Order: sequence, then C-alpha cells, then structure tokens
Amino acid sequence: MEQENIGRKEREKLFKRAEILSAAEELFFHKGFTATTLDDIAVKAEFGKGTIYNYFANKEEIYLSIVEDFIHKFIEIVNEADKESESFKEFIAAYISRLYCFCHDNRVGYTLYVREFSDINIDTVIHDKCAYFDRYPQMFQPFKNRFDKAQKEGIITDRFDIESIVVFVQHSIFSNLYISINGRRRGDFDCRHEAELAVEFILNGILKK
Amino acid sequence: MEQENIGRKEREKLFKRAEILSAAEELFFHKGFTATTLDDIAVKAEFGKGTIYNYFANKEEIYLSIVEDFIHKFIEIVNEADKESESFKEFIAAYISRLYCFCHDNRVGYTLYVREFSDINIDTVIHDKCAYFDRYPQMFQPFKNRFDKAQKEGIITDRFDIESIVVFVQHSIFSNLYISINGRRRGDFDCRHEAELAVEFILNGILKK
Amino acid sequence: MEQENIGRKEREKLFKRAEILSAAEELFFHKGFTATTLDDIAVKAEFGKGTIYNYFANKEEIYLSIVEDFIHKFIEIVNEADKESESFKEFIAAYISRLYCFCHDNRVGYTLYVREFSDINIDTVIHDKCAYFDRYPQMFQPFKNRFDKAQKEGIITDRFDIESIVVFVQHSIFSNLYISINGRRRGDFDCRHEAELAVEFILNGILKK
Amino acid sequence: MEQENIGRKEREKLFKRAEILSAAEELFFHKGFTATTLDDIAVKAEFGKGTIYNYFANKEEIYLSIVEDFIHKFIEIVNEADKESESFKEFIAAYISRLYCFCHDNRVGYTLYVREFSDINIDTVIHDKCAYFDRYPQMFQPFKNRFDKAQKEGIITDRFDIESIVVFVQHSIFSNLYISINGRRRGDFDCRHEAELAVEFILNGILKK
DNA sequence: AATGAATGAGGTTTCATTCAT
DNA sequence: TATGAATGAAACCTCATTCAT
Repeated sequence: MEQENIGRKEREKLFKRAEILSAAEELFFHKGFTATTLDDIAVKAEFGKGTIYNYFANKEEIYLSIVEDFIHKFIEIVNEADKESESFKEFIAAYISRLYCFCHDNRVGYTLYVREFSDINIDTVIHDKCAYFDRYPQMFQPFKNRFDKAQKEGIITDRFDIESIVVFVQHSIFSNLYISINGRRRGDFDCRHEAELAVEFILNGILKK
Repeated sequence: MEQENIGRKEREKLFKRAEILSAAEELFFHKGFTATTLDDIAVKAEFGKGTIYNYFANKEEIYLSIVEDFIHKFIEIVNEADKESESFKEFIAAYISRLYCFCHDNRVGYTLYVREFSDINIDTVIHDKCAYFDRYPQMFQPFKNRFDKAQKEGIITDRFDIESIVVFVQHSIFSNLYISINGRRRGDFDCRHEAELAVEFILNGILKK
Repeated sequence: MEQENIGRKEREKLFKRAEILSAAEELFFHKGFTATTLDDIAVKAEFGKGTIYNYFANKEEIYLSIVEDFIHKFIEIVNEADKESESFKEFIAAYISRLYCFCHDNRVGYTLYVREFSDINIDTVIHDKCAYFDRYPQMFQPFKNRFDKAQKEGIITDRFDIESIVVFVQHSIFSNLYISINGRRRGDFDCRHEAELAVEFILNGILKK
Repeated sequence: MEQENIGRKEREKLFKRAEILSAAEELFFHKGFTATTLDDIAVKAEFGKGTIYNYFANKEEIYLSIVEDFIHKFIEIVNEADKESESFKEFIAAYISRLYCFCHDNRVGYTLYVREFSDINIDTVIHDKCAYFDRYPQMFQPFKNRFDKAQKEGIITDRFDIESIVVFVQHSIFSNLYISINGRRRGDFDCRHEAELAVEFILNGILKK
C-alpha cells in the first residue's frame, strides 16, 4: 500500500518533468536557446516559473536533458544496427535507415542534439564542458569497428585512414539528414527515399561505375 | 576639388567600416553572436560605441555584412571553377580544391557564414528574413547546371533527382570542410589532402570498385 | 488519562520546537538571518519545510525565539549576581565573571542576541518592533540600582549621571565580551582571565593609581 | 583648452559618483544592505538603474566605497591626534574628542563602517574578504605605539598585555560612540560631554581614587 | 500533524540603442 | 563625425509562504 503510494508520486514527478521537457523542447527548437526564456517555458508547460526550478537546476540543464535523451536513443540505434546486420553493406543500410526513420519521428530532439553537437552553434554553453566528448566512444565505437574491419577486408578504400573516413561519412549523413528534416523541402521528406539516397551515396559515390 | 575630397572621405569611410567588420568578425567567431556585445566590438575596433552606429544600423547588420562578404567571394570561386574546367570531374576537383584552400585562409568568414547559413545556429535572427535565400540561385546555379549536364550525359547516377543530389553533395562538402577547419583535429589540417579525400569521396564513394 | 495524553503530546511538541530552534540557531549564527533559508532550517532540523510553520508563524519568529531565550537566561544571571554579592565591587566581579562564563558556553545564543540588540545589525527586522525595548528595565534595573546606590555612597564618580555611566559600562562589557568570544583571537579565550581584565578595567581604569 | 574640457568631465563624473554614494549611504543606513535595492538607490539618486552600473560594478562595491571613505578619514584623525599631542593622556583626550566630533558630523558613514567592521553584522559580504584586515595596521599602529610606550613608562597597567588593552579600549570607545550616536538618547548627544566621559572612563575607571 | 510541490513577487545585473555634446 | 553616459526592458534565479494531500 505504502509502496503503491510512493510509486504514484514518483510517477507523477516523472510525468511533470516530461511535461516541462516537452514544452521546452518545442520552444528551444523554434527560438533557440538564448531566445527562449524561462517565462516562455513556464507558460507553455503551464507551471509557475519557480516550479521549473524544482525539476531542473537552471535553463541549461533543461537543454542538456533533452540532448541527453537523444544520445541514449542514438546509442540504442547504433547497437541495434550492429547486432542485426552481417555484412558491412548491411550495417550501413541498417544504420542509415533506422537513423533516418527515428529522426524523422523525433525531429525536435534530433535537431537540438545536432545544434549542440555540431560545433556550429555557439549559443549554448555545453561546448566548454568536455563532459560531452566522453560519450563519443560509446556513440561511435561500433561504427568505427565496422569500418576498421571493412578496410582490413579490402571492402573500402585504404587511401585514407579510418578516422578521416568515419568522420567524413558520419558528418555527411548527419548534415544531410539535418537538412532533409529541417530544410525548406522538408514537406516532401520521405524516410525511405532519403535513406536510400544516402546509402547509395555512401556506398557507391555519385559516379556511375 | 570637392570631388577629390569626397573621394578621400569615401575611402576613409570604407576603411573604417572594414576596421569595424574585422574586429566584429573575430569576436563573433570566438564568442558567438549573442555573447558578443557592442562594447566588445567598439573596444576592439578602437571606436566609440556610438560611432559604430554611424556605419551599421544595428548589431545584426554587422553580422550580415560579414556573411555577405563571404558570399561574394564564394560566388567568385564557383564561377572561376566553372570557367576553368572542362569535364564534370575537373569541375568537382577544381571547385573543391579552390573552396578548401580559400576557406582555410578565411576560416573566420567561412565559419560565420556556415553558422548562419546552416540553419543549425538559431542564435542570430536572420533566419526569419528570407533575404538570404535570394542568393541561393546565384550561388548554386553553376553547380546545378554542371550536375544537370552530367546526369544527362550519363556520368552520374540517375536514380535520384538533381536537386537531391546537389543538396547532398553540397552539404557533405560544407559540413566536412567545417569540421576539418574547426574540429578538434584542425591542427593537422592539410588543404590538399583534405580536398583530395573529399573529391574522391564525392566522385567514387567509399567502396572499392 | 486524557490529561496524561495531552501531557505527552505537549512535551513532544516542546521537544520538537527545541529541535527546530537548535538547528536554526546554528545556521543563523554562521550565515546570518537573511542568508539562512527555511530550507536550510528544515533540512538541518530534519523536518518538512511545512512543518516548521506549525511551530512558528514565520522565519522572523524563529529568530526572535532564540533571542528571547537568551534574555531569560541573562535576567537570571543578573539576579543571581545581585543576590549573592554584598558590596558594589563584589557585584561587578560576580556579574562579569558569571556573564563571561555563561556566554562562553552559550556563544551562539549570545552572539545572536547581540546582533539583534546592538542596533548594529539591520539584517533582521525586529528593529522596527519596539517589543524589545520593553525588556530593558527587567534586564538592567538591578544593575542600575547598584550603580545608583554606589554613586550615592560616593564609591563611584559623580561627574556623570547614572544613565550615562551604566550605558557606558554595559556596552564596554558587552562589546568586549563579543569580541573576545567571536574575534580573531578567540582560540585563546580564557574566561577567567578575560573577566579579570574587564573587572579591573571597569573598576580602576587603565591608569595606575 | 582641451585640458580644461577634460577637467570638467572628470569633475562631473566625480560629482555624479558622489551623488550616488550619498543616496546609497542614506538608504543603507536606514534599511541595511540587503533590504536596500538598486531600484531604491537609482530612484533616490535620480538616475536610471543602469546608470548606477556605469559607476560601480555592483551593489557591494557601493557599500565598500562608503566604508572605504570613512577609513581614510579615520586614519587622518588618528595621525593628527598623534602629531598634535605630547603625553599619553593628551593623546587619548585628543583622539577621543576628535573622533567623537567627527563621527557626530558623519553619523551615517561611521555607522556603516561599524556595521561592517564590527564582526556583528553578517548582512554584507566583505567579511569574507580579508582585504579589510590589511588596513588594521595603518589604522591602529599609532595607537598601539602610544600604549606600548605608556606601558614601558609605567603610566598604564602592566597586568595585561598591550594587545588586550588596546582591543578593550578601542572597542569600549567604538561601541559607546556608536550607542551615543545611534542610541535612543541620541537627541541629547553632546560631543564634548560624551567625549569627556569616555576620556575619564578610559583613563581613570569609574571608581573614585 | 507532517509534508513538500507550487507559486510569483522581487532582486540583481546586462546590454542594445539613443542622444546631447 | 565621434563620443560614451544614460537608459530601462528584460533575463535569470531565489525563497518565504501556502495548501492539498
């Protein structure tokens, strides 16, 4: 009985936290970090301004929580793609198609993540905190391993080192995904088609054989 | 005589304007738009704060002027590459190598341009103003023409429409260039080598033939 | 039976009240009134924040209760010294030595009392409420009587009125005691020695006879 | 001509600074540090709130400036008393009478100084900054030297060390002066009379010889 | 009686922009 | 034309107090 009570409170707390995050996400997405005020968030979340501070230490922490969420999900995707595919080609295809579909459904989270992660946006502060870079290995190791193996097996070019290739590929994917999702033609966005293009581009380049 | 006077004044005015832009560029690059104050700019440019307003209507216009400058130069590069190359391959190689070298030497301007142009940075406000998108045709038309022709000649894949391909390629190049220039391994940046990688990647993909 | 019950409850209530006061005392002492938050107090007292309000109307009342406690004890000291001493000299000696020892053991309470009573600290609000000054007679009357008598008996100077002398003496004692207890040399604090110095200073001045 | 111009601006700046300090002084005196808001100060000084920040980095710095001013003047007083008196008795009398008169005329500055300096008030923050204690020697050295010499010459008691005596005397004087100036009988305050009482008390104690 | 989530008034500080000199 | 003092809106954040459970 008591346990049940604790459970409910806990659940309520999490629920409200999620409400706040959801409101903030939307605002950050449309107005950016600096331009979004705590008042905005409070109003949209339908809480008092002070209440927000019972759930997050400050504005930045709200932003970070959103990005953090995305990272967790991203890691899952990479691992799933890794597990469920045999060959290098299959892995690339699996990874890209999963990523494209997932990000299509989680446009806002993905966008905020990229803004932070891209080194392009200076608006938020996380930048200075290296905490982030600690996640890199977890995020990209499976990816690297696959490329490493593929290079050793002679499947992919050996004219450049693995680090360069992974970086190039990863950024091509991310930036194009970003554009597809947020760009001016986003209305047309078709997961499958875009993923296909990306896979083909990555695997075969644009020149006909 | 009077004309001569005006000429000197005009020249002085332009010179001072450039001084301000130069100071601002540096600051925007390191601190971002929001975090850079007009005081910062005034101090660095060694002008009074009020003086800045004799040259620019407001802080935003300063940022825009910098980006505008980059766009002019970018257009030149595209046109030059277009003029001086015969085949599609040559064009791609010429465009990429010119772009990489130019941006390497103009890291700051390029970075600010990308921040603005990428749709990733929401820190500045230009976003809302479509003025920018008017420059797209001028910037990318030659590029599009080349791809169009190449597709018609059967040189590049016809599995996707030209718009998609150009966007994908352009963003791959831009995002990778950005990372090369600003990323954590930037110390190693070697124009030629990076350009080579990009060219190869664009033209042949990563899979061995 | 019911009475007995009430008795226990009453006792429990007083006990909890004391717990709160004790926690608050420590905090007020170290951080001052303004800087001490109700959260601080609740955490330290190990009660819910709301619970505090079942025992005290507001933050200020907590502070006042502490000071009030000190006043009660102070009055006892004055009265004891009065009862147990014959001559004026004995009284001064008894009063000072008791006061010094007591305050040495009740550093926190004494300090809070002085902060409030001294008119020096404006941090708290009690100032406006004259309630305090009502206690003055009770606190200092025995003292005054002794000085009055001593002056009439020609033991102490008659060049100044009693009020002036009492004020001067009392403040000399209090301020020096405060410094001794809280000052930077407090480690060395030796009740007896400090009391001796005070007694001698009060009774004979610093000039050799 | 140019020099004259600079002079005027400089003078104006100092004048305005003084205006702000004067307004702040009054407010700090009546309401204390915490309770005085920057709005209060701005309104009273008849400046915009932001203007205050062109003269002082923050609220604390305003307070410190006031106290600093007092310290300068206090040092002057000690030195003057030192120069213009021969014997120990003369020095004490000169010091006390000067101090009493000066503080009577500068009640507010003195009060704020004591609040900060007394270790009683925790409201302000200076406390933490040891910067203050650096001024001690400059402030009290002449005083110490006089007492030292007097003790060696056998004029004052040798039953206690100089440090103890100086501390006791200094605090007696300061606290009584404070009370005289700010206490409830302050209306009656008569510089000369109060100073006389203090001198007599310090030099001869309260017991008749 | 005990709790602590919710509240929002109120505080300090920043900074783009104006304008009198 | 050049200046920089003045401005005040607006931002973030704190915390005493209330109140539903």
